[in-house]
Amino acid sequence: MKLSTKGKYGLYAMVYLAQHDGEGPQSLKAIAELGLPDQYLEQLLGNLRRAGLVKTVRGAQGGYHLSRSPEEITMREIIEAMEGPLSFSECVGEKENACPRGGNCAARGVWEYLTDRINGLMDGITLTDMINHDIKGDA
Amino acid sequence: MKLSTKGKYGLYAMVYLAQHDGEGPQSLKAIAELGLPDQYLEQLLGNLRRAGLVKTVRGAQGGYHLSRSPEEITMREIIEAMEGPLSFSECVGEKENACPRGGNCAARGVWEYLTDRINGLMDGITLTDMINHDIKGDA
DNA sequence: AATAATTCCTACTTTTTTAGTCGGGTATAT
DNA sequence: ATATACCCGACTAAAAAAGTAGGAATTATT
Repeated sequence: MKLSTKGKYGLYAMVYLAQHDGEGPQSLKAIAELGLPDQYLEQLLGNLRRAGLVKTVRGAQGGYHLSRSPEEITMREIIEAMEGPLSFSECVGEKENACPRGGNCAARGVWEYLTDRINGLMDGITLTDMINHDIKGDA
Repeated sequence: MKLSTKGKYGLYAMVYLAQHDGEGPQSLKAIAELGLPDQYLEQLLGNLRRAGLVKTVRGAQGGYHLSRSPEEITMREIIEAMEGPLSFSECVGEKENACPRGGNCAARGVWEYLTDRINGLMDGITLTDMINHDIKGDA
């Protein structure tokens, strides 16, 4: 179980934009200096834009900026924009009847439980938390 | 972010074995009746065996059984046996110096935090919990 | 008005991972 | 002996992820 580079790159880009929030639009080229392949990153920023997380300014001196303030953008929104909603098994979300093991499969409750919890964890982390290294330790 | 079928099949197989715990070895064929491709499942059971989670009896009337009691086997062990340890970024586990963004990357804390938390969730779920549908609700 | 900077879009290619198959070998109950 | 069942490594196919390419549209600057 791991995160794709898509998710990671998207998050890195968003962190960059958060760190430069209020400084005007940041160009793709500038963001890519984090060490990300720029043409690929361009696609990913497209996803973030379509998800409403960033806004763009086209033309010379244009670039990308956050569409909301960093404390209002959560890790979950970013990851979902990049990879779609977290899903451990198809039988949990939409197509609930897709399970060959029928309705009361022992695993089903686990998928729901984990999905909810992990989403909850990611809901609790904002860009501000990230740039402040302000992730609550263990509890 | 999702779980591979490997992880899912492995878990289904383990649940099956837990449900038939104490009934003697269960054959591959019996387990595969859950609707899993049997030759593929065979490989996966090999992983579970090598991870020490199941034992096998070879020869006629042979099959697979749990190597410990179901309440001592956690979801994390099963998933790790199938997919390797949870990893959101290479920079967290072994190769900590692999990060082009250097030591104090803003994302790093998040990877560690999430990894720990999700592992903790999975540590808290045993096979017994699963077959009893005994997953603690929200807390 | 021309130019350069910069995002936008769609399609393509390559690489990696996942999923599944095959065939022969080994152990053991009957 | 024989049939049942696990063991093992190699192979293949399909899908997803990662990355590349090139041109169109937009706008600041000169």
